[in-house]
Amino acid sequence: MLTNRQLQILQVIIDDFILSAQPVGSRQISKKQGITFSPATIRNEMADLEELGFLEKTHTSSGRVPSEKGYRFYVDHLLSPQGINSKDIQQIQSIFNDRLVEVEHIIRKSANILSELTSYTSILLGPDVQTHRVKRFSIVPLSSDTAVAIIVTNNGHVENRLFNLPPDFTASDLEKMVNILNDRLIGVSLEELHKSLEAEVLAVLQQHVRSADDFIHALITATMHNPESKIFYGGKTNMFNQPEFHDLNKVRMILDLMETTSQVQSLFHPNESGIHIRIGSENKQLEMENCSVITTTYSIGDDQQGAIAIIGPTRMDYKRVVALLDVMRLDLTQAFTRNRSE
Amino acid sequence: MLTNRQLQILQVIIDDFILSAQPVGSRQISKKQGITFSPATIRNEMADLEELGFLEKTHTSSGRVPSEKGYRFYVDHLLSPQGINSKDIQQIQSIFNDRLVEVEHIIRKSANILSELTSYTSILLGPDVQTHRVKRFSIVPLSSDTAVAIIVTNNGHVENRLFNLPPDFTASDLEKMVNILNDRLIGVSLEELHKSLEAEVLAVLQQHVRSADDFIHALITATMHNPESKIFYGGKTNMFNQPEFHDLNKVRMILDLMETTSQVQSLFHPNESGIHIRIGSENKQLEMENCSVITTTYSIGDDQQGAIAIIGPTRMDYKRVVALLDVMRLDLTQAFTRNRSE
DNA sequence: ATTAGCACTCCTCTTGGTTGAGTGCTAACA
DNA sequence: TGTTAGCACTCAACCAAGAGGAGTGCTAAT
Repeated sequence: MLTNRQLQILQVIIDDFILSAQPVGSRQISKKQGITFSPATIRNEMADLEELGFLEKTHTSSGRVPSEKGYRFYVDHLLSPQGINSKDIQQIQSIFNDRLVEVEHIIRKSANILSELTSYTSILLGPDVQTHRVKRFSIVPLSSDTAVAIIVTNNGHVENRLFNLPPDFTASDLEKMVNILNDRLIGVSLEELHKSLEAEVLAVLQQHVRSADDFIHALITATMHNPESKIFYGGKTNMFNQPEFHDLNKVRMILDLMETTSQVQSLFHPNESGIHIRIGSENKQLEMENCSVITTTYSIGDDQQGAIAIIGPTRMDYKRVVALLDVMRLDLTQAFTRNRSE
Repeated sequence: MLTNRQLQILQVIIDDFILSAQPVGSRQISKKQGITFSPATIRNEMADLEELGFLEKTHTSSGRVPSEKGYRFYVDHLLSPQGINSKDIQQIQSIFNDRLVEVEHIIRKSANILSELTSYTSILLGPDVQTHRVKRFSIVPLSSDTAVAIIVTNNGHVENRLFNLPPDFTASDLEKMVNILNDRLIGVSLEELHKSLEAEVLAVLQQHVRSADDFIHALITATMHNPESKIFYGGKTNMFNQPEFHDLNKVRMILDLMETTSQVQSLFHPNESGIHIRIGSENKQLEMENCSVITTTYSIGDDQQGAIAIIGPTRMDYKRVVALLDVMRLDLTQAFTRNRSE
């Protein structure tokens, strides 16, 4: 168990290092207010903290730097919840000033403001479209052999897919078809749509419409790929500011990772509320061993979720980012549920 | 006027520098095949070429490096059209292998392959949606006070906007409305849509539907922002490979520029066919003073255009990129017109 | 238990010297 | 007169050595 003095020193070191990015020495610590003991004492304590794995040295005679374990301890036990600046709150509120209705605009703006306020990179996951339910299904023929299928969901999201019409497919066939599809598919969630088409609708259609087979199969392949949540970025190049990313290769790897949808998806913890922090190698991706990721979720309505991630160096300002994310999450959730009930 | 020997030397220097990124010295040149004269002669010629502004030195006793003027001369007069590798052609063809119908997929894939083949960054502009014409206009109410307007264009593109319904707006009102809108708007291009709504449709509607005023104004604000062409990127981090971009700040500025839609748009030369090359400071953007941009356009159908840009260092492999773009442009144009006529 | 003192470590910055590729100029040559 | 060999000179790049400074660990005094 750590003594109070050790806790205090650990806290000061991490706080200082987060600001300066420089190894922290005993003399420096002793000058901090609240510190009443001498550099020598601090050196002894630091040696202990190092032995316990909370601190590291960059070389024999350097000051100390927090280890991953140190950061972990810091965020778990030393992170006093902190209010944020009224200026910051104001800026966050500004997202909702112009009474935008479109979810996408709000999220895009949020991504930018978050990256601006944190000076790290933000990634926002749009609402999970998969759980939306079909509100209306329609088909617009473009030419004799192609048509576009349009699905409007209960949340106003619109999906559309191009597909081929079977030859000799008449307008009245199409009308019948669309009626049946609407009858059967309204209320079905997008993730079940594919299944539902295959299982239920196919049989019914075959009874009523000629060449329904071809048609429905074209439709099935068109709806095969479920829509993924949109991803919004803010401050992609912010990490260039961090001294730990002055290495081109690191930056490159992280930027590349951020372009890969699947990798980005795996940064998030779906279905877990609250704020999550992953430090350095706690991330699954090797490229992220020098990064920390702080994630949380926000809600749209009762069941839909979106997610927020902030990516920065392990030497991240956890306190501030956690506070900002907390405000952001609540504000977004509130804004989206307000819109919806109006 | 340059002598033949000067032309030859200039060509060798630029060709060599494009490959090596190292200043080229007289001894090095003298060893190239086709060169029959001594280093001393070459030195004299180089001094002349420098005086004429085609070459530069990085320091007093360094080899020569092409100046912007040198590159300009090179692309204007020294660029012998060159066929490309059959392997490359094969790879380009592979874009069209799986008979994708969706324009977006093809373009996305093209962006990736172009960046792979060139090892520079590619930007593809999707077809100009503005010129699409309305094929069907529909409105799906989501709740008592919101609805989503959906516009399908003759090319299968789908635009949708959320907007507010006036209070006490009935289903039959809506139906009337949609009928009138379809009557009046079909065939109107998206860029004229806004104008058309204000000028023509408003008056007609007011005669037939209650509270058409509120409705149409909501619709007008919703359609205010014209859809921009989508932008697709390939190999965003490829420039990290180029030795001239080992400077974080340069890379950052260019990456930031590429995130700014308006800046990206201004890279292109709309309505000009052929291949355009802008070298270094010929670009309007200050951030691009070390870059060259090669652009061209492709067609979808008769009137629609998309555009391609390759961004690399001024020391770009112009010959290869021009050849690749030429093939790409033709293949894309061909693929899109084939699809369309089927 | 705390702290002052001191020897020691190692990074960082500077200095000076060496190497090598390349140039410009001059004089000799075909 | 155009071409080339020779030579002195320049400058980036690399390396080694030394000074300075921040910081540590240990020991002994408080």
